[in-house]
Amino acid sequence: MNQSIPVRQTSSLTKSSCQHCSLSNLCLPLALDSDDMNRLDEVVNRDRIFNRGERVFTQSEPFRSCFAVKSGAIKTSVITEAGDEQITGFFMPGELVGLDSMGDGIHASTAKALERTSVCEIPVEQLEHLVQTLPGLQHHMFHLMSQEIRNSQQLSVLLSKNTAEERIAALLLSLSSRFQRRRLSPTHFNLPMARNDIANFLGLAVETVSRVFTRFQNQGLIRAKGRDIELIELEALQAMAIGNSQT
Amino acid sequence: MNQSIPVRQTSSLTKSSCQHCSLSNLCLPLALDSDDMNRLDEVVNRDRIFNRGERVFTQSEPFRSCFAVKSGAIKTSVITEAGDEQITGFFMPGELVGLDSMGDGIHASTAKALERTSVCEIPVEQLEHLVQTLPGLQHHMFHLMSQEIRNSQQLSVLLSKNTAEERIAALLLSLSSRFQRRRLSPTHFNLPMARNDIANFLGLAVETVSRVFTRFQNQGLIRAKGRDIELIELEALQAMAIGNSQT
DNA sequence: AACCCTACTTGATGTAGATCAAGAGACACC
DNA sequence: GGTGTCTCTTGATCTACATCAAGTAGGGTT
Repeated sequence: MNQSIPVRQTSSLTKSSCQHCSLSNLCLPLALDSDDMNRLDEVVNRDRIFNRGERVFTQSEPFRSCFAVKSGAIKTSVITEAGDEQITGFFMPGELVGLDSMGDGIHASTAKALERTSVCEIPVEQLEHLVQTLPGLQHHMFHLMSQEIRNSQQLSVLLSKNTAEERIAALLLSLSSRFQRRRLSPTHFNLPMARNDIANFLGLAVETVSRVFTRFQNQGLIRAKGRDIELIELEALQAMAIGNSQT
Repeated sequence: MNQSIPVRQTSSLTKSSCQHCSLSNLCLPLALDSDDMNRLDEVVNRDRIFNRGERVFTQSEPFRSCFAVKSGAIKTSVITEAGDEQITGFFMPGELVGLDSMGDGIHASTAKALERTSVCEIPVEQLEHLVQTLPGLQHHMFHLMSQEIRNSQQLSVLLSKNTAEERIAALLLSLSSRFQRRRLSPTHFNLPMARNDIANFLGLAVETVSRVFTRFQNQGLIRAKGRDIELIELEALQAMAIGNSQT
């Protein structure tokens, strides 16, 4: 029943490392030169695999590690006092999950794999030590955390100011640019999450999300077949995401 | 009338310092012993005063400093691509403003004084140096920044899941507990912000905010005369803020 | 193939809160 | 004291989206 985590053999020959990771230009190593990267390498638990739906960590349990997504995708959510779930973010390869609990002993959210996902686990205690001696890494951590604040602010703006169409256009474009960062097609990709997740994240009902998708399709803005999405009219979507049509 | 804030004379004898600041148990010094506090003292520009409406910093200008509120209150906001303002937070004495731009060269938001406000300016370059040598301070910075993420997540939850009444109850209670932290009355205080600001922050129309205030008043939950607020039925407000009445 | 189960879509109706419109205080400035 | 400018309140109407209610694919299991 419990998530099985295959423990990777670390043979001295094929040992994977930040140095050779294709995501090193997006991830933590971004801030480091090759010597420092080795020191990071030493503290990272590589290749932890989670299947679809499995939890990477759970809200209100002790916070011991951050996780960098290597492949797949993760959603984070919080359980409200009223007992329902609110998705707070989607995390794609190269992105760091768990920053909302840094400096705190307890996880503020739950992270679940949206599909088969591999992550690098970074124990916080060791990360904090490392940061202490690597100014570049410290700066980068601040950068990532402030970005997380800004992302969340952006979500608030979206929720309080934008229509259903604008929210969905914005999400599609956000995903698009994140695929592009990884040198994948920005116009043709697979949604890692269900309509339900999109609805929850954007503060909408599933039915509304579904309707907007078909409306976009009828308008020729996108082509959508289940989770397979093609963005046809990027500019139109961008205009829509900006919103506030009267301006 | 605006509350008058006596401007502290800084004679060489009575020089104000983190050591003697009444907010030291809420603010950055929280993490420091007395030696380290002196080092923080050296980099802080104390007693910068802003009048109501004045900007402490402005979105998209270079980011050089964080600010700790000493007295008064500050709102931060972002300008959306559509051109309208979204308030992202209110900051009370003892709270740190500007964390959403740490590790970034540019301010992500604008901060304005809501009333006559005094702040301590903390230049980031020196703060980052200091953090490098004080592990406790580093941990505390992580803590503050992650808290900022969580605050923003909380706002998202409020915006996507809660009714107008629930949002306003939650805001009143948040202010209440922040007054309490400072050993002020948690049940009788002055709102530092206008109805308009509340509406904007909570994603509502001013009219709705006004209506909810009078409804709360009629139900005997609060007494409100302009910005003067008295919370009468704390428990009822808490129940309301939790929301989701059917559960 | 027949089954189930979940994800998704489509349609009909209801409602919280926006918007429009118009006062009513509160405060500053001459 | 009057007059303009805000801020706040109250009422009437309108609308985007939720909710309720039925389907209709997919995708796995037997």
